[in-house]
Amino acid sequence: MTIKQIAQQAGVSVASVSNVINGNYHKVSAETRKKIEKIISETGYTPNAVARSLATQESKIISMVIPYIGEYFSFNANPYYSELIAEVEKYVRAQDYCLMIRCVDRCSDIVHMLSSWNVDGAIFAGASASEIGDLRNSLKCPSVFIDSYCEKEGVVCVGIDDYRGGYLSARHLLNNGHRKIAFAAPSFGSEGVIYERFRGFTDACREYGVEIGEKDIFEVDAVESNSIVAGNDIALSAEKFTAVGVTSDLTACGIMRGISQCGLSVPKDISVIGFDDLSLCTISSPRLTTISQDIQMKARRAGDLLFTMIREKCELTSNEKIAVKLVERDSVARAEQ
Amino acid sequence: MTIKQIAQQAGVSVASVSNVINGNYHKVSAETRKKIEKIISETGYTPNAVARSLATQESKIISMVIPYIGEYFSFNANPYYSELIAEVEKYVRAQDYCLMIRCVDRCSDIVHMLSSWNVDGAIFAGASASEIGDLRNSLKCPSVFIDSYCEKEGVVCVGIDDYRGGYLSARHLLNNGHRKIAFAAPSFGSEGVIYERFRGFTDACREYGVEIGEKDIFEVDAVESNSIVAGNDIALSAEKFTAVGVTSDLTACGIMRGISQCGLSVPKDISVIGFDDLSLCTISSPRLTTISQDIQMKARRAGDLLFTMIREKCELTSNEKIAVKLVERDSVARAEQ
DNA sequence: TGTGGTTAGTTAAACGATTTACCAATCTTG
DNA sequence: CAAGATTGGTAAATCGTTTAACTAACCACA
Repeated sequence: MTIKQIAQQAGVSVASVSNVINGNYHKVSAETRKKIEKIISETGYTPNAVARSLATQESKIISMVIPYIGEYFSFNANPYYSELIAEVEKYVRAQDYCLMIRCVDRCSDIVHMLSSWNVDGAIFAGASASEIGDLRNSLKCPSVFIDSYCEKEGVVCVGIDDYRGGYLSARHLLNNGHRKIAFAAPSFGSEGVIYERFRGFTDACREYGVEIGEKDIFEVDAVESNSIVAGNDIALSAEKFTAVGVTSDLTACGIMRGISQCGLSVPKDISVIGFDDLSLCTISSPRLTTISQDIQMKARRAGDLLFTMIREKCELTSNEKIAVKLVERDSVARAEQ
Repeated sequence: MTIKQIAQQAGVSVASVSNVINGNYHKVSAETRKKIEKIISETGYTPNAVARSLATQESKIISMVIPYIGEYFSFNANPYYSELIAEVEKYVRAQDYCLMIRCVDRCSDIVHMLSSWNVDGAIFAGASASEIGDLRNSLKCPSVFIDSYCEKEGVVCVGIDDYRGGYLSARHLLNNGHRKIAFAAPSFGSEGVIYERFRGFTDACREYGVEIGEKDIFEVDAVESNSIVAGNDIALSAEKFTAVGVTSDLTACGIMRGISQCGLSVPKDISVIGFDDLSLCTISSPRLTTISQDIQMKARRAGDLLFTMIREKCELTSNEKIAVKLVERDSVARAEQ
């Protein structure tokens, strides 16, 4: 079923049909409009999106680009990503756009696909500042970067207040009397989400006269077995930690398990605080105390900014940081004197 | 950058450029082929997918259609879906196709979008037999249905051996001496994944002379608070259950929490067995004994069948059931005498 | 030498929409 | 009533590809 056939059946030109489809009602009389609409609804005709896209150079497609590392898909390894994708999908669908999803090694892998499909906008998760720099030259469509730190003119980032999150996390442990504190995170450089959480964490510690040194930092990625090993290490460390701050809930759960394996109890012997507030926090045992981030808000702000750029055809520069908060559950206890 | 410009620069016709792009090398001499390829790589030209799709009536797009109920996205509420999506994305990308994702109320919501984008194939998750029936008339592209039970000619289903899973689940409890057994599942009719698991479960019980009656069945959806309530109900029931079989790991975790809340211990007082074998099984406490399904295999088989239909331009009828197996962890113990 | 078969290439018609430019009829208005 | 504006509509170009049909040159062979 094509627009041509509709036009034929209605005895009008394709231009008229196109006009009623696109709501250019001032160009067509009420009478012919009725006639055309009748036939459209009778036949169940829908305009072909591909042809439309070719003609308009737009597509009503938004692409979401997710990093993955080695074997592990971020959104498989870490439920944070699936919650994020779910929220983005919801937003995009509400705008009557389609969502294309793609995992990539390097963000630049995607630029051809984006222009090739006339993609109207892209949302990148977890791109580094340098990747964004490379992207800026090649990328044609409006984009927003979730969980990135980048101050460049013309780039839109949406994230959370990671520094504050790290700070609140440590302060909660300190307020509970802990002084022997470990920090567990994936490897990080001197920028980005994890680095900011680390800065906040150490700054809070310093305020209480506690220094986080190299021996207090445990490097651990999202792979579950690795986080269990980290839990073992923390439990058995000569440092006799009474608490550990972790940069993701998933890892925190693994660490709790690793600690239990060594015969110590959470939170009685060692307190654990996570980050993200995923739904698994209430499933774990003990339920995980954590820093809560509002994933839905993140997706919504990213969507708002993206669609502003698309609709107003403008460039924006933004670095939104959404507030975080402490959610107390059962994995942090007062340190024994 | 268009094919026209490439042709101009190379001093040949667009047809020749098109032929080298598409590997119709017999139609172009080695010499001009070199010339064209040189210019293509110099300019970094990529053919426009939209125009190509319009011309070929294909798109290299696969669509994945996910059900959601009310507020809850399946793949948000249940990590099973995100693992499935991750595997499908991987498969589709390996074939050099794009993946469009869409959550729907009713499967029929998607047919317009599929034809409008010339989508080459679709993967539906969790569609009911009647929905598939409706779809068959309107659907233009090859499709495979994951987790559906449908015997109709020309429909391709890929699932797991749910009956066997239910059977193994109950048998494991029975072999551990349990006789007061509860069954927790979302509401189900007389067909589909949950019903099959139920059949297997009750059949095994019957072999041991145990009847699962209405008072032994607890209806519970994926919402976490509901599963905790179910856990409470099971713990406090006058039936004095010593074990419960659950049709999803996520719900099983909530039920374990609900049981603990009532002061009972898993598995000491009540054993719990899940279904799916998601990664969260190893972070729950106790680690969840469950029926393991191979999600990667499921995605791969679905992909294989789908791409066979796409490439061979043929219709298939299939009802593959992938084997499941019991994975013993710590949430099932022997019943006390 | 005429016929037929390759080979290498071009031209132009699709694909299914949008949109600009144009036209004819009718209405306003001084 | 003539000029101009408005209304309702059409024809045709365009978007960037693929591909069928065609051509011209060359070669082989009876």
